[in-house]
Amino acid sequence: MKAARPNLSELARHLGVSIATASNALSGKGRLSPELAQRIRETANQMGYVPSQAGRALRTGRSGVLGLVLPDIGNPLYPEIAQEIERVATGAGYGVLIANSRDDISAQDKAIFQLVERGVDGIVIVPRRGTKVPETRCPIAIIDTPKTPRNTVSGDHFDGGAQVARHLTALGHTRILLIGDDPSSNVQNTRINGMRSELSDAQTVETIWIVEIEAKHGKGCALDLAAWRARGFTAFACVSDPHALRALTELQSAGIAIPAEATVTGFDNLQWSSFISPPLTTVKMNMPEIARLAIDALVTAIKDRDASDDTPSPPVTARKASVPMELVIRRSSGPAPEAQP
Amino acid sequence: MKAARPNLSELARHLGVSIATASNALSGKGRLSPELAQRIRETANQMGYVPSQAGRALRTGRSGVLGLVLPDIGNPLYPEIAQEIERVATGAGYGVLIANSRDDISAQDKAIFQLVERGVDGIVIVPRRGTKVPETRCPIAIIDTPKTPRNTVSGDHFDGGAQVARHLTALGHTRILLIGDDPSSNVQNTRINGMRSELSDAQTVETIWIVEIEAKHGKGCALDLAAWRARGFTAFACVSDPHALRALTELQSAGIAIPAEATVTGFDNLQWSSFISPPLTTVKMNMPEIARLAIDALVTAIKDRDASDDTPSPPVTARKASVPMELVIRRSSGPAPEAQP
DNA sequence: TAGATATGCTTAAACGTTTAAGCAGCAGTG
DNA sequence: CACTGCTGCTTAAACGTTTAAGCATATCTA
Repeated sequence: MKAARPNLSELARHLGVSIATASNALSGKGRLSPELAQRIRETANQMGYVPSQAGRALRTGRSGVLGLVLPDIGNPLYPEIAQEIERVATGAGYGVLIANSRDDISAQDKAIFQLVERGVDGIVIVPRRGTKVPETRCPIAIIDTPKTPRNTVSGDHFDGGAQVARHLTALGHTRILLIGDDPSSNVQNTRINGMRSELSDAQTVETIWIVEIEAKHGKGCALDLAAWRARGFTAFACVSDPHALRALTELQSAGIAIPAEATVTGFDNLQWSSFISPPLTTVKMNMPEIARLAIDALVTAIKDRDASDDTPSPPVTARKASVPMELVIRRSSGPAPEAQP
Repeated sequence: MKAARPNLSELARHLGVSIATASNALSGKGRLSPELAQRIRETANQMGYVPSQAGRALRTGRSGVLGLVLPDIGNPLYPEIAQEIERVATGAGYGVLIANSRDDISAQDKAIFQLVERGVDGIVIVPRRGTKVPETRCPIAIIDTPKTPRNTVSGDHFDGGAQVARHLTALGHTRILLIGDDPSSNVQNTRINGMRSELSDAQTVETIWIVEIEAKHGKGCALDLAAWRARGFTAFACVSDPHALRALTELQSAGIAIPAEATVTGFDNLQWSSFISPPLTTVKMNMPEIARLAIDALVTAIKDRDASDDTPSPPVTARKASVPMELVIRRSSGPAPEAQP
């Protein structure tokens, strides 16, 4: 018994037409009578014909697959990107091959090379902080920050920071602690700069970087936020939700009430941020839009590349390089307390 | 200027040998002299020869790609699975194509079909709760719970629960609240059952399901844990870290000190669980091992399938169906308080 | 020394698709 | 009626790889 999937020639033989005619009917390309085309499509369906990607890829030189390189899939920041990229790519008829650069600086280049080797038509990459993305003949869309060289599209991290700062200012906070993780991250720096840009000289603003503190006191150490609170700092603006979570629980554990005695804000609107107590004020990226722009740009670049066959693919540019972010105000932020304790 | 990647025939012509010889040299299969083989490999390297996956796939019928179907990539539980699957698959020479079943019950089947259509050699699936995985000619490895039909490998959720229960008992807790999200989840039920199995009749044990509470009071509503605490419940054992986080912050917000006045435990050891205050006591899955067993089993099934060409692929079974979990004791769990407040 | 066997390579076919080119038949044109 | 052009289909080549089969030449065996 042969129940194996039929191929084009079996389908054609079954119908008594040539292979080319069958192919044309299914792709709607050549010249043939509407009736025959219709009949071919119907029997194709009925016979359960599924075109072989391998055959098609070999002939057309296109695999219909995009690569996605993420610095660290385990990091809660990236799954949402992956999710949206997958959604949009699937909608555009592409599959998504994932690769992990494992936060290893050389692994990123290796991951890209492996994807190219697998024959992907294009690559979306969220670069590891502070690395150069190699030039290839394969189009690469980069999602980082507007200032990153060859960046394709990204959230407007700067304006996101500005929105947080305005929110804190409106709440009357005058002594504000900015909490970042790693100063070598483009994204984090842009967010911090955005916040600073909207804070006036009348306000006191300090920045701490978690990696620096952990370098001294070990991973997962306390950030000593209660001491900052004692010095009159009432707002703790973090560069990402996990850090906000760390700050929030540390303050709560120290008996400091949120938001009555201190305000905490984050970035990225991670799934759990609305379920904790108090729910976290944060900034939400428009991921669906970012993914759409990135994939659109990439697909366009792939189509264009056929025409000119020059070796290095030019930078992939989107119709819009920067997508607005949205401040989501929840209960972890509140008016600055009147008196310092 | 043609800098396009050379193919086998160009490489062969350059060396003055036949295509078959070049192929044999690179794959190490046919009969040929070691010297020539060496020379071919060297010039291949030097010319930057990269074999075409499309050509190879067409000839061998194998794409070298596995599919990975996850219920919801945005859910913090799955990235770690994805990460490990990707790592192990890459090590075994496979690429990983991701698909999202979007927690949509029909999308899962569609995702599987699309992957098969793309020509994947096998599929790893973490099934959406309570769904049947369709039978295909393409081998499918399932990661869920030991009792799930056709399950390939999974963590020993039952024993994980048992470990939590023993830990709580050892700490002297007598009134324990089990917090689950959705009773239709195999994984969550097994964890709950595991916990109950090690709690004696002398202890008071209740279970609440978040979806049921939210159905009444809306998404993100309070779980009223302070009231449970007032009724003398001192331990809150959650079925996953995000729920533990929700419980922990809710209790802290209500002014209940962790772990002095209440103990909270989770499952899954998510990245942030060690950075919050207090760090979360949780149960860690051995994901690297689970991924290894799943991919091993899948790859074996793929190799075996060639021999017998019967239509539905038999269930993929691993050498070990269940992988032990490890209790990670941190500071969110402590001795039961002496007196009830 | 004849025959068998092993060695080192080549020839050629096959995988399933797309697509340029070709070829009848037929309608319209001058 | 000869010529052109369109329509509807077929023929055949090509994409790049793997691999079975073939074929000399060299080595061993009796």
